[in-house]
Amino acid sequence: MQVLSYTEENYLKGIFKLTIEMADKTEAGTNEIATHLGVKPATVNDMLKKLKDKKLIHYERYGKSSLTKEGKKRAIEIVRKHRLWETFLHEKLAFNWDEVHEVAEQLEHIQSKKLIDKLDQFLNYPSADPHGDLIPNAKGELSILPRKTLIEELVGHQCKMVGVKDNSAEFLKYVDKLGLSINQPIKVKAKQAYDNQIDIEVNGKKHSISPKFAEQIIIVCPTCNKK
Amino acid sequence: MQVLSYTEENYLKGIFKLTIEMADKTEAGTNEIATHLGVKPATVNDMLKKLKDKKLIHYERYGKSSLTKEGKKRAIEIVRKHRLWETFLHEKLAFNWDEVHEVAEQLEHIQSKKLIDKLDQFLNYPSADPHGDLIPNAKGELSILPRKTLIEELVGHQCKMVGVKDNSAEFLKYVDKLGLSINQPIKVKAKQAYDNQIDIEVNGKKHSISPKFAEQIIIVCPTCNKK
DNA sequence: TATAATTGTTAGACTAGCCTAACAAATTTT
DNA sequence: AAAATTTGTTAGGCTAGTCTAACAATTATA
Ligand SMILES: [Mn+2]
Ligand SMILES: [Mn+2]
Ligand SMILES: [Mn+2]
Ligand SMILES: [Mn+2]
Repeated sequence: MQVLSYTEENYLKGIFKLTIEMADKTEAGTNEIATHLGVKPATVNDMLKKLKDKKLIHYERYGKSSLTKEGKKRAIEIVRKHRLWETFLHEKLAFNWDEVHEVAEQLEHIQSKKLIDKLDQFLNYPSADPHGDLIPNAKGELSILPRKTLIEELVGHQCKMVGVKDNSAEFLKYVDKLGLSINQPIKVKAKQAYDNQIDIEVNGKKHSISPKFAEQIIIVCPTCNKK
Repeated sequence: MQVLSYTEENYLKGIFKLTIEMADKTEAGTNEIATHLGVKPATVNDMLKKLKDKKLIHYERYGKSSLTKEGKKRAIEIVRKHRLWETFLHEKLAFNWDEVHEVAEQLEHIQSKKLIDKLDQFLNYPSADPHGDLIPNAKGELSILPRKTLIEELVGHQCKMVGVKDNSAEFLKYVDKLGLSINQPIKVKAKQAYDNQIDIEVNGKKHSISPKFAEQIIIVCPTCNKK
């Protein structure tokens, strides 16, 4: 299996994020990839041809791009490494959860199968990183975390919003106002015994929400599902 | 402080090894550096000019090269990272001592002051790596390890030969035959109470040596001097 | 459907890091 | 001290990855 350059790996990961990880899309445009990676479209165009030659992406002139099976496999390996390193930094080296990404961006490119498998073992096979994002296992599979609603979440845990039950405009407008969106981390700070209000923290801002509201928010909680 | 490329860092480390770490030399020649790094002299020549411009080395046309104060500081940082990572791989991830170097060669280039300081702390400020080489501290200082002779070494410890007392050809020939040399790691496997013979392992090979011989071998032992 | 706006491609240029081949300086040997 | 050897430099060329500027195709809008 050919070894990819640092740059090629970043392109694969970028396309992965813009397609497979975005529920509603299966292809990514050249300009879109350029914006995501912070380079110019002309640069992306060159790389798309190269990745196509290596059979890592599907691409036709003037068309959108998507990962091949092999490309997807490679992308998942990089995501796995990124998230395991973030977990290591957070759990073992006491990095704050907002400091881990930048360093993991470098560490994800270290080439050593043994290293990453040992690291996984050392961290006790975690299923999610400090941001709540799922960590693919050594086979590239994502363990599907059980979903529940925000009302069921335990105090002190940090979960991630993955969907809503109610779809009314009224409800969604309120969701939006609280700074909530798909993949948004939410921390449950407290529950009031008196009226079952729930105190949450979203993006550094604190809110108190009603149980009626909370039971409409679908979440996954990595902490609850940790080994 | 400007950030150096992966390649520039490897050149600095190479010059460091060929000069400061070699007791008898203070300068390195172009061809010598080329051989050490596995590139051609013409390539080295280009880089020497570049490193000179950045004030990281002393270099004059047709002259030998040596590190400036700043260059040395940078080189020591890289060596520190390399050896801390080797220690991490060996102690925390159960890598064999002969597997760590290759991966550390990649990890040493990760840019994050916080990462390396936290790693140092996590490893409890080790003073030597799995090969017995000294690890510079965060200030770039090397703790000078006390020397003793092989006869004083404790069973189970791995030490490193740093010199000899006897200088006779007869003795040195025997030293050589056992695979011993400066910086060679030696592991003390056992001591026989009956005749004080010492069982050692050198480079995977086992030998039994006399006390008379052992007291001529000067060593340092990182394990004995660990905090 | 014609026009405008957006999206994507090409050509040409640049830097870092590498190479080979030819040459020049320094050092060693005779 | 001349010749031979070793060591170091230069010129020119290559690739990966980036850019700008000009242009072409596609898509949206009037
Ligand atoms: Mn991240
Ligand atoms: Mn990256
Ligand atoms: Mn090493
Ligand atoms: Mn290196």
